[in-house]
Amino acid sequence: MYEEQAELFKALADPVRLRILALLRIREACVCELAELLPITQPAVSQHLRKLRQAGLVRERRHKYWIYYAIRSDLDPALSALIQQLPLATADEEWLMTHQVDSSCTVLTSVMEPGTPALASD
Amino acid sequence: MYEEQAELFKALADPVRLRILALLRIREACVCELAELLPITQPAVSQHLRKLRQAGLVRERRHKYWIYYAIRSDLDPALSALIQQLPLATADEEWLMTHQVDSSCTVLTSVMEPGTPALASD
DNA sequence: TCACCTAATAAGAATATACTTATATTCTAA
DNA sequence: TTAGAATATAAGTATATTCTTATTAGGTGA
Repeated sequence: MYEEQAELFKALADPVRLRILALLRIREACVCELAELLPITQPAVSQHLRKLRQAGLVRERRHKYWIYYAIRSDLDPALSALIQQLPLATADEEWLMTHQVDSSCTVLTSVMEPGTPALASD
Repeated sequence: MYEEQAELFKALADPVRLRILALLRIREACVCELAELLPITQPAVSQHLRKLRQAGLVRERRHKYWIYYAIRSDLDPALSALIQQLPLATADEEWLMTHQVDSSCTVLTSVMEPGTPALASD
């Protein structure tokens, strides 16, 4: 009886996914943008996005090379309110507002230097 | 930044705890009542209640032999709305409305017959 | 005080989760 | 059609979760 509801909360029960949701509140973003912003690899981002999608929290749309993820607009109002209340670091908000993915996500293909993650955890 | 929020959702990310919250919406209940209603042992119930308490979702109060747990009344409105929306089996609601713990929780001390849980899962 | 009752904790096992690297898939655009 | 880019999946490992049984802790009331 509660399995389905629990799955929804499980999707929310991870700090990385909460940060992703807070980020997507600013604007939709593609996987490579999230992989650059977050301190985890692209496959890990994909796995988180799959959980969010399976829980019905985000939708995806393809544009050119990229798949953009966004928060679904038809969420339960109480759930939507909780997501709206999530905090978001100023740096994260600014990154999304100042970046545009239109040439390439080169960060993905290059090897990250151990000591200098692009914009790791805050 | 999201660890604390994630802890809250982790507390909600389990079907047994969601059922406990739905039950406590009807009235406060002691550990032995929940242990009788749920298909798990008393220590397991205690462990779930600890998680709910650590997440700030429930409070406890002692009365005679028993410790009664209840949903906290000062929850965030959006969170409270989500809990209010949880389904609850009619049988569960009726059990809480027709039972009273005032003599003893004998079920706890006796050994449960393998095939006949008191009011196991629905 | 002390026997009794309820609830909490400890320890350990089975399962689930979240990450990594390596590889496969899917779409774009020349 | 095909090379290349972005994303998804596979496999494996480390950690976290949830249950059990056994035991301890703590409050009640004669």
